[in-house]
Amino acid sequence: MAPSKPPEADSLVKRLAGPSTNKAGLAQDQSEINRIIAEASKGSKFYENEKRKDEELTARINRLLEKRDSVIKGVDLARLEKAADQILIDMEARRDLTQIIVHVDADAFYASVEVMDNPDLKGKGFGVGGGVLTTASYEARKCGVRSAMPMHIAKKLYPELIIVPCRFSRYSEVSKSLMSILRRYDPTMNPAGFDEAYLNITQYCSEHELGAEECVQVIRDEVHKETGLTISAGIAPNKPSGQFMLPFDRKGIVAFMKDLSVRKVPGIGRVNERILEAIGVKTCGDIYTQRAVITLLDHELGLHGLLHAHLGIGSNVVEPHIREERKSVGVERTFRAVGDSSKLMEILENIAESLEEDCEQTGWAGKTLTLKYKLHTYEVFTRARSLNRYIRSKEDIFSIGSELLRKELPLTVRLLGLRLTHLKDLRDKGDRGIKRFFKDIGDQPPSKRNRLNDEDAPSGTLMEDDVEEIPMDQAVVSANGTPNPSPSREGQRFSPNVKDPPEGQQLEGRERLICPVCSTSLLTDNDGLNAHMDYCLSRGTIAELATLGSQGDGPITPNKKVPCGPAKSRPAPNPFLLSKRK
DNA sequence: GCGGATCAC
DNA sequence: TATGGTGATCCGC
Repeated sequence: MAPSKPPEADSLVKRLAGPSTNKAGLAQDQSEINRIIAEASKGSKFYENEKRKDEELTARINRLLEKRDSVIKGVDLARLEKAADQILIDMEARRDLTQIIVHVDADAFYASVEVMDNPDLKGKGFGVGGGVLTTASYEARKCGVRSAMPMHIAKKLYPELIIVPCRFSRYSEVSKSLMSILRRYDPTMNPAGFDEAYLNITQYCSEHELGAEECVQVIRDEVHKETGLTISAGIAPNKPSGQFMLPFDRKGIVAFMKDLSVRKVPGIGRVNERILEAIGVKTCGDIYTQRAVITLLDHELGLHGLLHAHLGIGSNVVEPHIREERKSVGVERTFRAVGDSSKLMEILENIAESLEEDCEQTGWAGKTLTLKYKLHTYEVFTRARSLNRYIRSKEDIFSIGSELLRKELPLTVRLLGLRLTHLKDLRDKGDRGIKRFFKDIGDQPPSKRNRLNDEDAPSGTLMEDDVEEIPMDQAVVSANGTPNPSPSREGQRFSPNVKDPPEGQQLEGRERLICPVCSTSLLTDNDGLNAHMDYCLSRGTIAELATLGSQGDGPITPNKKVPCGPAKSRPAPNPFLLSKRK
């Protein structure tokens, strides 16, 4: 027998290829590409760090397997399977197939915008970005060029690669027109980054007597006509530059999920993919086969989340981004490794200044300051300090931040960052404008989050991720929108398509009311209507603000948003998270 | 509350 | 000549 390669070799090669490789299905020979990337990376500090992380993960997986083998002894697996089957039945009973949720995603967004602005780029292999690519054109992707790939490696894969600089402000402009079109079809549309959004078109379809696919075709045509962008839409999962609808029945959905890689499930990234692979789960169909073992390792793997994935149940709640839900604001910068302490302090001071500007612009102050640093070896550390007051000035930020850094010196680092958390909304005090009338509405703290509830609350960020195929993600198929805080109980009756009201919610006092702002019909009471109007109005205000640019004393901001209808809690966004634990 | 890890975009 | 930035969540302590 020839000696076999160390077990981590393959996973390391794959890891080096970057986070988005597995999602992008264009390249013909991924393993050859991965080999080139690994070759080009070899010997660098980055490579050494990836190797270390890969080995740590291997060790973690081995510990998990040991635990599985010890805990499985004498266990009646058939019994565990039956218990899991009962949970699946309960989940099916709660599944809501009535909502038409659409996920739209612009095809190679940044690259498309660049081609529109400079037609010479059409058909050429190019990358957008600087030292690290933010995105790549389709031609470049065919050769393995990916986002988050360093330029020098991309050029090995594609020697004629053209590099065009990133122009965020331009992408932001185009994004705004895209989003405003989408909003016509669902005013509560939820943008997920510059180029992506979730829509609930149920109401639009019924009011305009349109079928789902028909409606989405209209949306796509309209976007193309008005912005020049081509977009993909999943009324379910989808393919590039097309649209795809999943059947709206249980069997069809589960059949579709069967061969879908678990990597496509939101919350399952490269690490969790490897962990699941180790217990024999590569696809959502495998989740069912391995349900007994998953039950045994529930704490580490999250049985409920995985069973939901198997059934293809995700969130069907689409809500707009809410300013109040911001949890942190931060700035970080990467630079060539620096060991000189006073130089580091200088950099930190610049970062503190940027953070002050961000706080100023967004209207936040924070009570906890976290310093982040990455050593020249790529190891990352954080150090935090909580204060008894809210800060946002450069002076305060730098004085606390430099103190945190000073305690760590001497260091040789390639990244420094500062982040404020435990925020206070500085715009939240004005007894002016609309807010005065809605002051006490929606003031309750967010309901307790429950990790077993499937829900997503993506928030806008800045970078494009150039996955080619839109993952079978969050909102694809309708799920039961009623987060049920109690873990599955026995004896749940099977009642398809019936949506239970959330527990503890009374429907008394609610009636059909028409919102005077957006004309939406709401099942709610007076307070609910007021809260809804607050939100409606504030969204308009925010939109105006955004177009006008920042205006010193920010006028009106919404209070905590309360959705219309029976109040929905907003459960944990990441139901599939696999816990670690030694 | 802190620090590490993971994930999405 | 050499691997990003912002924000969020969860776990163990």
